[in-house]
Amino acid sequence: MVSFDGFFLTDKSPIYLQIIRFVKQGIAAGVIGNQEEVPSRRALSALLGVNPNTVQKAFRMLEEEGILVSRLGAKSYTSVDKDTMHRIRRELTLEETGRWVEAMRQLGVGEQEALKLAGELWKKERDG
Amino acid sequence: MVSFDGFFLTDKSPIYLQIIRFVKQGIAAGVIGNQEEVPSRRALSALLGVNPNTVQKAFRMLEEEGILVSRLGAKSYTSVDKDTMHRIRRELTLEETGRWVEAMRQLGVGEQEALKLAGELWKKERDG
DNA sequence: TAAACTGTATTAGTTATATAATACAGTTAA
DNA sequence: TTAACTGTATTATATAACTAATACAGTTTA
Repeated sequence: MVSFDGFFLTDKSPIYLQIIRFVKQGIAAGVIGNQEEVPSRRALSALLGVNPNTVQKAFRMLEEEGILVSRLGAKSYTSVDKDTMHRIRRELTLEETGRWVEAMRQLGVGEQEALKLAGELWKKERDG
Repeated sequence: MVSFDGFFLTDKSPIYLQIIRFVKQGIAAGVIGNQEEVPSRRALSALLGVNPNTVQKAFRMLEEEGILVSRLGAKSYTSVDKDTMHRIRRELTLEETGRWVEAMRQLGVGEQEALKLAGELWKKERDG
């Protein structure tokens, strides 16, 4: 069963996008596997404190990407083979890193300074 | 005169936030200095292809942060001393890097792999 | 002075997101 | 079989972001 334990509504971005992102991150990290049961629309909406329609929108888009399989009346399951997992992982990693590098460049922060700061933050999260 | 040459409406985030971010990045990078003239609301809205009210919203918020000074009927100017510049630079750098590190961790990407990829992307942008 | 520029304000309308309430249809398990 | 769960759909409402049109007031400059 896919768990939404670590999910929090932090962003100001649309909730349905945050749900999609959470699932994709779970897949990329290997936390969410293949043929895993997913919470029902109603159960998840209650858990997250959002509207069922919002969950449905996210799940429908995941289904359109082939990541989720739904059947009327039945529970929904993930559908992610290894290729899909690696594709998603590469996709998100490149996207995030590209955004960060671009941001640093626009801020006039050099490579060395940026990588140094990243290393420090990494250490801080690993330890404290 | 503050230039909006490198500005593009890429994000899906609110336009007024993108404008604010662009100005702050310019200040952090040292491209936008103190007492620099800013395009009028009408001129900038025409240049960016957005509504004058959207520009006004961004400029008002910049003014509330003390970064911009407006006078009825007159042109508007930036107001950024060195401390402010360094504060903004630190603020944005930490924010962006923290977001990236957190994303990498959630994707299950280790520090070495992440820093390596970042270095590659940096090289690619520097060269190609 | 007068025209052309500034900033500022208001009112109305559109779109995307999210909520609320409800209904229908198919599956599962007691 | 039937009760409780599934997915799916619809209609109505609310809010933030954005657009559009217009107006007023102050400054700058020819």
